[in-house]
Amino acid sequence: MTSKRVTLLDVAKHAGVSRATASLIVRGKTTIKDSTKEKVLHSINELGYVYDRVAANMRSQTSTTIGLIITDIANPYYSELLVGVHNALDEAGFNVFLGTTFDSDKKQVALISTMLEHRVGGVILCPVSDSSHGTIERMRNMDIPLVHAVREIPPLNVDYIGIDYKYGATLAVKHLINHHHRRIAFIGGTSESSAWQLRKEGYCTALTDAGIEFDQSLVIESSLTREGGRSALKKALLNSIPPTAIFCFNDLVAFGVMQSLRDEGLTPGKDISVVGFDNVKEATLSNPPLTTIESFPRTIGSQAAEILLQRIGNPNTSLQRNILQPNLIKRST
Amino acid sequence: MTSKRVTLLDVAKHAGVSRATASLIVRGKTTIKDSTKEKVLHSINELGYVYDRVAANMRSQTSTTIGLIITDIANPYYSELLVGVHNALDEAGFNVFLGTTFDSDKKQVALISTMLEHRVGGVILCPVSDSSHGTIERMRNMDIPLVHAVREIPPLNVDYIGIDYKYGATLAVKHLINHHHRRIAFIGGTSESSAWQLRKEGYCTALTDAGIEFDQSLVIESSLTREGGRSALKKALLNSIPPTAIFCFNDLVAFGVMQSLRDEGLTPGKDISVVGFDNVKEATLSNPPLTTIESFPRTIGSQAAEILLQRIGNPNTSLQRNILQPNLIKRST
DNA sequence: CTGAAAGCGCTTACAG
DNA sequence: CTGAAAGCGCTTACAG
Repeated sequence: MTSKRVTLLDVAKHAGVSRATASLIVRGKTTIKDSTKEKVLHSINELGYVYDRVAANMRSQTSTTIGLIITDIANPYYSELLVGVHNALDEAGFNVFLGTTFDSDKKQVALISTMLEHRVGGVILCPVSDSSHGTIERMRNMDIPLVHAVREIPPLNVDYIGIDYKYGATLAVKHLINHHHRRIAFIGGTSESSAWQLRKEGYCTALTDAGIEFDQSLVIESSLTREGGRSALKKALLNSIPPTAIFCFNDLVAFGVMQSLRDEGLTPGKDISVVGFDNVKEATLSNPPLTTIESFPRTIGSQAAEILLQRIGNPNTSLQRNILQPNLIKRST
Repeated sequence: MTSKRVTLLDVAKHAGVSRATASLIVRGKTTIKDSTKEKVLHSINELGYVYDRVAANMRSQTSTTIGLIITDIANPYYSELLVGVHNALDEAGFNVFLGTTFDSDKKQVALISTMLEHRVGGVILCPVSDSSHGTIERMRNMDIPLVHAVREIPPLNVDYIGIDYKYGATLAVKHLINHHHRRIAFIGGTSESSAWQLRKEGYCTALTDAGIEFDQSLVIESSLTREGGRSALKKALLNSIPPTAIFCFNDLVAFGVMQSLRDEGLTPGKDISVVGFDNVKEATLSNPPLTTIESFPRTIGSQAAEILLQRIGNPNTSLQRNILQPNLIKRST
């Protein structure tokens, strides 16, 4: 910066009032005479004064930013979640500090530190699959408001917003069973995450209810990307009795699976049925349109933000655990 | 916060060194004896000290955050751009402060103020279509490093990274002409933005080169969303001589156009050709796969970040203007 | 390496 | 409303 920053004291001098008065005015207190208020506002314009919220927050030990830690921005599920968070925070005058872990615990640890160093007022964390317990414990010791979203981490004494993955998985698999499938693969994700375990439970429940035996060789883990879906499908087709239907961890994986099916000369929805999870916007447009489970990422984002704001406002409110019920969206696959 | 924050002075006392020494150590200066360094690091762990980067930045008049202002997070083009920015900044130890304008100038003005109030070290701005000149002027007066991305704003004395929209549009329209189309609509966007004007120029150039007369009634503006594309297509079909091909402002609009075509009982790529712009990942998966123009959002993001970091490092480097050349990606539409 | 002091730009509390 | 002072947690500069 070449020019020196204009301070509140400069403004006060220019307007001929005290610094204390100027401070009250910039913070919008109403106990000031209109005439002096106008003088000060005029000086602010004249001098091009910019309020230094950082200094103010530091002095008053408050914060107007919150940290959002997600695993992958390139996943439209998280874009939608981000939109929800963003909208809810905007209204409350909070700003978002964004971090992406790419599902690495090391990165997650580093990000949490960075957020704390930047004095965020709270954190919305979508934990990585194998979060180290130490990090979370550390955050709790810091007394910084924290809400988990999308995935849960074992010590459940923290606010959480997510959806009922088990029920969602049951819906998806029952749908396939209703279409007379008996060899149904479960593809994508890692068995370390709660979101995976719950889906697996739902998958098993649906199979059991239909009297179908569980077959471990039909469960294939993968990274949560299109690429993960592609390679996992290739493995699935090598099975001695290949599946006739695929339940995918999420839509992104399902897109990969569908691409891979086409590579193999198979038509998704005809030769092999596919069900996704999330109902990202692209699911309408895929070829053919993807049958999937609606999981409300935007709502999760906005509710996570609201829970966090509540806790920032009053750290002693009772713990919240909000589980949304998903729906089946039938399309052509 | 219930517990008082542990300060550097607490650490210094605990380790039996001076505050100045402790300060040098947390900042990783190497001029300190290893034995005392270890003592201090041990105390940091013991006390659970968290470095207050905000206080440090304030004292030293620096900043380790940069502001990123985009128009729409829900657009995968911007998600990709965000990934690029994020990656480049991460490496340099910078953090991103995110803001979304939803293409509203009012919101943009508010966001720039917020960013300045939070003392960002610089801003990457993807300007809204009709940016008010005053805001930009104000930023320049603040002497804060600024780079424009994606769209340009008239006074060109600021770093810019974008792609050659005119050339991209020419590629797209020539492609359609090569497939024997003569009635080609240009759908989406608003005529106020440079990115629109340049596409229009390219569109006109391609028409003129082929001896096709320009027809204003085939140019239909819309918001840059799927919904915008849907409604714009409906208008296009009401034309007395309807188009046989559509050049869309971006892929999102193209997806809307394709949905709308299906609603009308028409098959994209067969009854009416469609070309998009951006080559978002979903373009591979759409039904049918979308022919489009590759426009490198991730590269734009990372280069914008790098240019900004350069300028923060040395405010006097010469102005950069980086225009990438797009490619045509032929698929089935 | 230490120790005391000043200052980044603000808010807070208080006597007038 | 004013004015002077203290303090948020750090860095900086300087004498020892």
